[in-house]
Amino acid sequence: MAENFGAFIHERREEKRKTDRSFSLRQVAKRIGIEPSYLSKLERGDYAPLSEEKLVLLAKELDEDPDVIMAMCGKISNDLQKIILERPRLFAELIRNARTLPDAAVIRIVREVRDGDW
Amino acid sequence: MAENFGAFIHERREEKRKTDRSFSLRQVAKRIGIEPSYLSKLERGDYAPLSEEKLVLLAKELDEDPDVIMAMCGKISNDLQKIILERPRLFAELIRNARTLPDAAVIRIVREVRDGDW
DNA sequence: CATTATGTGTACTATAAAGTATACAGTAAA
DNA sequence: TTTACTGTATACTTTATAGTACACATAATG
Repeated sequence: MAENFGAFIHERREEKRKTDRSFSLRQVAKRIGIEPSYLSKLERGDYAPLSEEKLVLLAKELDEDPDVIMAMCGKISNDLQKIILERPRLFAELIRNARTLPDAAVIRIVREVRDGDW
Repeated sequence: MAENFGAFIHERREEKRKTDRSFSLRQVAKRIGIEPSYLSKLERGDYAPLSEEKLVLLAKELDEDPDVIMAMCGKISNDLQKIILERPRLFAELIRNARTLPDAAVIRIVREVRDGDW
């Protein structure tokens, strides 16, 4: 878990709360299915691991990208893992080679892959 | 851990043993730094988790690709994880889009990325 | 004013990960 | 033939993961 994760989700929740009273810590905790004390711990940056399932629910509550929220906790979603694990050599090479590419270049590749010019 | 992992490393070890007497279970276990009983467990397919560090050493012993060996155990190497976690949105998209591409197409991308036509 | 809701501190729990230690029986080598 | 080496079965350990349960003090609301 990144040390800024707690502060981040706290801030996002408070922000949403300004327009929606139901974004109290307790109510959000209830909706994502964890104890309020645990969410409190998370928000205050006490280390507390959260499962992929809960992290995705939390991301949805806060209108954030689940992959980014999970990355803040050092996690890669299971569906991505499965894709890589099916063809480990291929994807290992792809990822390692793309490491140093600037964002723009990766985006270009993504676009071309998606548009199927292959 | 894939259920065929144990059988696979057992077979590879026995194969190497044909030409090199030092590939007994005990000696290999000693070289990679685990108890023989633990390697025995692994080879017989008893579920037993092995750390990335040991898996890499094992792969080297058996002249196999560490990424493939790790994939058989459902693991993705830490260096790959770090690359993804630094730019989660970007790599999530890249990987999900590459999911359905045939090997040949991915290889082509890898090559073009490596050769820096970007 | 009573009660309901809010965040938090403390203690506890169950399961998985990643192993070690030891004793044992069978095989190979000196 | 004793010594050394082989694989294996059983029991134990430590640390991390993913939380729950409950009591408490404070703030807001009927």
